Amino acid sequence: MSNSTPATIEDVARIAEVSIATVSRAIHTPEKVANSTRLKVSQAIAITGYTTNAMARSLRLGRSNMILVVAPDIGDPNFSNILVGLENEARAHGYGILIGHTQNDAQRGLEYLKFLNSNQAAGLILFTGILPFGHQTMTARLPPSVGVFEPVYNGGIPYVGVDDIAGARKAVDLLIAEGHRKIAFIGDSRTRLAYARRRQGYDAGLDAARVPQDMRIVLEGDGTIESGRLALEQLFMRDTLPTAFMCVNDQTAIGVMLGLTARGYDMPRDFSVTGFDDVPQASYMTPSLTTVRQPRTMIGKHAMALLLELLSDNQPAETEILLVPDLVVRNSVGPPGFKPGGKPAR
Amino acid sequence: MSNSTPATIEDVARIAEVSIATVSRAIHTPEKVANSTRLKVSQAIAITGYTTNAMARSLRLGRSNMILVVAPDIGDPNFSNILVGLENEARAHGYGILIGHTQNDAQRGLEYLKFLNSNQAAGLILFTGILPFGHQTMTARLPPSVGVFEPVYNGGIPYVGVDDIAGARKAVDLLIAEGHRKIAFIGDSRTRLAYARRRQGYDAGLDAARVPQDMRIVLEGDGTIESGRLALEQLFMRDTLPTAFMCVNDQTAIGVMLGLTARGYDMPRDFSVTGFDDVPQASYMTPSLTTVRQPRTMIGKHAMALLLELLSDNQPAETEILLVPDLVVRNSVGPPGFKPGGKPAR
DNA sequence: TTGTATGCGTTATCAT
DNA sequence: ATGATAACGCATACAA
Repeated sequence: MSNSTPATIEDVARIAEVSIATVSRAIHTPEKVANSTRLKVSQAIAITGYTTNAMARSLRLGRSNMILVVAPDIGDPNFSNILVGLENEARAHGYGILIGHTQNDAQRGLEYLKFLNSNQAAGLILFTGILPFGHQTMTARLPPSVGVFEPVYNGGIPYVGVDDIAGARKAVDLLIAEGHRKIAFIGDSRTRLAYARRRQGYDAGLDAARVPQDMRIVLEGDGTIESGRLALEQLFMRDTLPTAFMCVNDQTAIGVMLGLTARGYDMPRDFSVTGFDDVPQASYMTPSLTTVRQPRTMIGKHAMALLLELLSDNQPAETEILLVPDLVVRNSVGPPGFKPGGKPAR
Repeated sequence: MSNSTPATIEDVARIAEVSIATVSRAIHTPEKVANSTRLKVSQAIAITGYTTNAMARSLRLGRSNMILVVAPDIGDPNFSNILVGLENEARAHGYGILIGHTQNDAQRGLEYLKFLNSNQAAGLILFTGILPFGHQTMTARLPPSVGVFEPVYNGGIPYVGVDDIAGARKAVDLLIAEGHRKIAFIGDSRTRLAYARRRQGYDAGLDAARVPQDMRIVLEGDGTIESGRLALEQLFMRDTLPTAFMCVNDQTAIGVMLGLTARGYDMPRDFSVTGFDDVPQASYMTPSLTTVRQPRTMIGKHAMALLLELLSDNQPAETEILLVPDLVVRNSVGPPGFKPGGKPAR
């Protein structure tokens, strides 16, 4: 039955001996069609192997069944699992997903605007904290959109992320419970909102345990492995060593661990370390890293669900969905054991 | 100038005071239009902010500017960088990419057929070694397609991958050069063609060095971490220990390393290990893993380029592009040092 | 409940 | 070199 050219609605109509309008109705509003004809139509569809031409449909309807997903870097392992959640949810509702990455280049972002302007995408998922293309002038023309991880710079766009404060709190609480009092915080609280919130969780945890803050062990970093290593060196140079390092993300934590290992210390015997994100490497470190897990697939699922909701009715639904992340306890945390002035492990 | 409804070709025509046919020509075949009118048109386009409606265009042309990319698992870190190459190349040629993942479920794969049937995708990139949807009956209806990593099961579809034999050969050669003669091969040579080829590289390397094969140290595995660990245990139980482990992929190598570490051995002092793929974790292992790197971005780039070529002219271009992978030398390989019956490192 | 007819925005054919 | 117009496949307002 495989003809060269795909069957159209007319082919179906001819075989079912009805008009194309009836076929269309039988598909989209079956309740408006008599049982008998509905049957004839579905048989004709089966015979022809008919699939509605999405292009024609989108043209007629004025909107497509594609969602554009724009991320700074689709090669980022943090990204891919979100994509899984996004894709599953979209597909379940008949939507396809179109991807693009800006590589943090505004110009690149602009190119994707074309997909939007040319009606190829009905909605937009934004990964960056900022609008990748231009500024407010743009916002008016934007289709229904939702942000992932962080609120979108210009505001007005709902987003889905994790409760960074609660997540960070779980990490501090663990360290406190293990007996730590001198807990360093390594992270940048200026660039990303998420990082600032993790810092808030740290502060709250210390407060709750009535541990006074020691600004000498709160260091800036930019979320890279290198910055973690650097912060560690500063601490050693100043001779203001904590017993535990709470890091703003896993990359930073990895940097700290690498530095500690290089200096001959053993974790968690001499120092404890926690991260945030649970990137794939976290479980492969020695020792494996105790960290806060981003529920990536779930974030993707919720973000897409929210967008689809926006797409169906124009009700401004919830404007912010915060998932509570779990603490993944591995082997990088233990009771404080290091004695300042003592000897490295090996 | 941001009207509520996007400008159409008619708006442009009106402002430029020409017919819509001329506008279309000015855009697609400018040489057929007088200089003066071409100018008027481009000004009108600038004024209106016109972008051609991709839906209408695709409908008229009978094909879209989307490429469908189907992978077994888009969450796989091995996948994401290929995606980068695919996307860059596609975008540079005005194509967008549509993604789907089958999770190794044929049923899921079938759903993506709809994108093809409904003319939403002009071409197809296949990641699995097999056609995700059904069998030969399907092939006829498939759009121009290219496979990634491995030839597609039913054949007839060009593909882009790496020269696994040459890559594996580089790994054995290194081990041989370091002085190893008892080199185990851990991997499955039945399921994936790539694995079988890596085995061929192993065989060839041994032959070239006139090292007789010892089937007692050639073990099956399925490419998972667990299977690497398992193979190691078998070797220990049988007391047929090699001095080096050449693994069919990084996952297997990681399993072997984990097992070795658990038993208290030190690499590369007691044993050497090599992998294949260069997954992100490889560099974070202790010791970091010496492995063969898949040029992922390049693979993606070439695959897309091949597909676009197929799309433009119907010439059956090269049917197979094999990139030569590099050996990434890290710290898991050294000269053989382990003395059977000797004591573990620590 | 069903059919007829129109238009969505393009591109291509055929005149001029 | 340019313009008028048909056709791509579909959904829907309106008629019956």
